[in-house]
Amino acid sequence: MKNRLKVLRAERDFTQGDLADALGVSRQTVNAIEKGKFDPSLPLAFKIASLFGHSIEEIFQYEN
Amino acid sequence: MKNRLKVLRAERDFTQGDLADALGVSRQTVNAIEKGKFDPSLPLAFKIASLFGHSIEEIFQYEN
DNA sequence: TCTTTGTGTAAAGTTTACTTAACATTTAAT
DNA sequence: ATTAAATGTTAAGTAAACTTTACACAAAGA
Repeated sequence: MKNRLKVLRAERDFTQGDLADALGVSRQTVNAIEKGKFDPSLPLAFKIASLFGHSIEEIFQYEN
Repeated sequence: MKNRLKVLRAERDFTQGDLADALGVSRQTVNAIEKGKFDPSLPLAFKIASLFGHSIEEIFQYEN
């Protein structure tokens, strides 16, 4: 899975910490997702999508 | 999170076992997701969406 | 230069998404 | 009425998504 988190975050001028707070997760979690260390849970993906006003599919791309 | 898995599965006349095979997970996992015992991972949600030809948002609904 | 802010990373622990194996129950044939 | 297929559920284990704590480093400001 790839994601556009870093770009979306930059567009809003959010730090990883800002985003973490808004999502209710730790900064390390945001960092790990951005760096592709793991994928968010489905509920977290929904929160992210809702926060940025995009569909999950617009933010995360599944790669076989 | 709620989901429309049971209905979509019924529409295609799939058993839980059929769906599990198509998704590459165990039947118990399909059952547990259907019954709301837990949510699928994001990659699995993508697989489900792709299999049924719907967006993730059309199949899974986030409830605060 | 010193300090602050943002980012990267790692260790150790908890929770949640999975597995296999097993068995009970419901549903649908025959 | 029996059997077979589908579903429900549980236990015990592994893997992945998280947590907190901690520290190193780079960029930017004062």
